[in-house]
Amino acid sequence: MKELGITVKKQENFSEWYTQVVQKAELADIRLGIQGFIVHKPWGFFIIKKIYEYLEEEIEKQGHSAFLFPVAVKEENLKKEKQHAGFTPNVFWITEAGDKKIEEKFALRPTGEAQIYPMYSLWFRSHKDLPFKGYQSRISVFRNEMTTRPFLRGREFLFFETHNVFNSHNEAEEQIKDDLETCRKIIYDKIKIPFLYFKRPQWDKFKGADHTFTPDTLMPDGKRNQLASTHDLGQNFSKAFNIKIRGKDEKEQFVWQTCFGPGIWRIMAALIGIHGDDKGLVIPFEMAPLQIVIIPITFSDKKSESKKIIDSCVKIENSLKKLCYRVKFDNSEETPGFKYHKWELQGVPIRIEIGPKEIKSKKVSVALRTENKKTQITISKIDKEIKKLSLKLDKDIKDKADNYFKNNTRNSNSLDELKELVKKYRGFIKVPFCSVDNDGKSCADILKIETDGADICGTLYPKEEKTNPNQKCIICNKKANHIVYVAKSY
RNA sequence: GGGGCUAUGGUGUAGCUUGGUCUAUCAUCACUGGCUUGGGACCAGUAGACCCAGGUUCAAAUCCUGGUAGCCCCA
Repeated sequence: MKELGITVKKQENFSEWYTQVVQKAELADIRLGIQGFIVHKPWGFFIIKKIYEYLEEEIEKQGHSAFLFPVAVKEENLKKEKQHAGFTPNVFWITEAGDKKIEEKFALRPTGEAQIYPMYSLWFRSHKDLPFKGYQSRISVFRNEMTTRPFLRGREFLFFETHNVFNSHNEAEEQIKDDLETCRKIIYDKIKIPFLYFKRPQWDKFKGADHTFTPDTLMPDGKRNQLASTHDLGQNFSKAFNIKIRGKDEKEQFVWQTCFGPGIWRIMAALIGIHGDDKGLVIPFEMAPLQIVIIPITFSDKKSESKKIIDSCVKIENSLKKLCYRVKFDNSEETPGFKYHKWELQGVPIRIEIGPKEIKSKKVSVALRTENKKTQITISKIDKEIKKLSLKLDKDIKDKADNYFKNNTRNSNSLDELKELVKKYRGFIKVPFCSVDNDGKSCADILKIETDGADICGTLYPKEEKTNPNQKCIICNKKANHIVYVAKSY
């Protein structure tokens, strides 16, 4: 076996497998040579654009409008954010232009609060200006000192953020539920990534928020991957940035805010890791850059037959194109076997093969990326069959992901058992716990040390699971008020 | 954040321990020609590399220091 495909099994060495898929399936090129900054190659970026498209479509349906803020953030605004929200990103500073020093240095934008909210304080005067829902898709940078990994941890991120302003906290809460719904529709229904939606414990929320909510999934190595976050910002930022409106009661009041930020990179990493297999990438049908590849099988000693094969391929390619599928007739010089491997590695959902046998029988052979077999379908029914296959593919992907997710969510009622489960399987483990307010932090710290680094992800949202009256916190043995989920994280 | 490992043509590598014969191995990709195609064909030819900056030395891909980048393990 030559070193062309993926050389390790996903189950045996996920890290190595992931690194190879990212590079060999042409998702990213890491050779730019600046730590944490990668090139998004066309194949991978097509998939990422799909994620953006889904999000934008859904968010706009909810009444959000796109805006675009520049790369530069004023130092004074960053400081304001830091003071009031305790958020201290390691930002990159621009201090020189050419050979001249810049009089007032500025930062490259990390998340948007520090540049968007000063504008919000200028934009809104009346309760009639609200609600306001804005969003932007853009790039965010900050200096991450930790080891970087493509799509998981970097210094430049593909970013998507909504920033919403309301007259009341009730409206803000409704928005948080809408954000949850957005995650369900996009991340689960479309991208087939299962997740649990958590309300983070108080000690682990975004410092500037009253509450933080996150959809978390599990990667194949059993570690938690946080896919997005929604923050109930309360009036923290409106007070910090002086965003005030005149209410119906003629009194001046601070606005209520939420923001929602799906991690495009994180979602991409989950797609690669969760759906992929030992042959390489697997992509939901609608997201695939190429959905169908047609491979001819010709023989040089059968010239007239070969011509028929090519003609048939072209004909089928055209008819599938008319049906709006992304399809390629791969008539390159390589042998068929080479092409099978190549397109499987890149995750093309459906492969059609046409050779002498197919010409004779007026059928084509079809292979689905998620199956290990070829079937024959009659050419006249190809439209219906492709439709069926695409649904089958998506179902296979979803079932596999759901299964893994379910099988890696466990229960425990004792610390010893929890430690064992974390060590043996990782994944999510439900345990009874005393408090998710700040007074529970000391127990969380102990839990982290005892389990060699697992965190409390939070309680389920919007419906929290109830505890039995006799359940005790697995750390302090006091009354358990919550069922929390424990996992190791990225 | 802690630890370990690595850097050689486009890609994957041999050489490094013990400096010299390295004018740098092998394979693959690319290009030319021929032949071939049902799960990673074959033959011939062409082209292509020692991460960067210092240092040690008569002599550095090889040893040392620093930088940069990547990978793996653990927080």
